[in-house]
Amino acid sequence: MVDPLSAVPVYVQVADAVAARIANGDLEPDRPIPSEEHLRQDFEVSRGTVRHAVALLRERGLVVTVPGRGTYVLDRSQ
Amino acid sequence: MVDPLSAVPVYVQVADAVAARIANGDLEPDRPIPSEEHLRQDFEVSRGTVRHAVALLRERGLVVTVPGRGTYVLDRSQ
DNA sequence: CTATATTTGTGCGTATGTATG
DNA sequence: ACATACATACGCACAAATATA
Repeated sequence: MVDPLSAVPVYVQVADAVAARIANGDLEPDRPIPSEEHLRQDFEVSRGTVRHAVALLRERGLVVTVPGRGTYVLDRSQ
Repeated sequence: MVDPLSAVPVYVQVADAVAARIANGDLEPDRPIPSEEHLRQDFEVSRGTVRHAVALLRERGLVVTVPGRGTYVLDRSQ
């Protein structure tokens, strides 16, 4: 869930939520995270906000994005 | 480059810089100027400031903006 | 080879909130 | 009160890359 009234920007909330799913193993290494459209519906935010969140995850080194395919959880075990 | 400390507003400085590129032929008639995002990165300003600058160029009759496509240098030779 | 579906990339339009001078 | 400037967040449309039928 996301709180639009929070001082924490929505895109940060979304990024943190996805990061948590990576941390707890719900989203596994080398597997794609949900598509932008899927995340958009899940969190009920705009696609722009989702893309902002995913960009944050890339900056944090948690995922890599492949155009036309999707965004994948980075395997940091190797 | 842009000087945030100048008495000349940043959005005017950006508009003048783009106008100069049109005047010297760097940006050609019927061709798009760099996107808002590109200009934003070039000048290291916010998108709002870029849009303010482009609005100024429209008022000056130097460019036309096509929603969803881009902003084009007006051909004043015809 | 073509066509379609999916997904990300790009581009502009708009609105609101915050901060500063 | 006003202008400037930034950040956030919504929307729409189309392009490009990829995968598959």
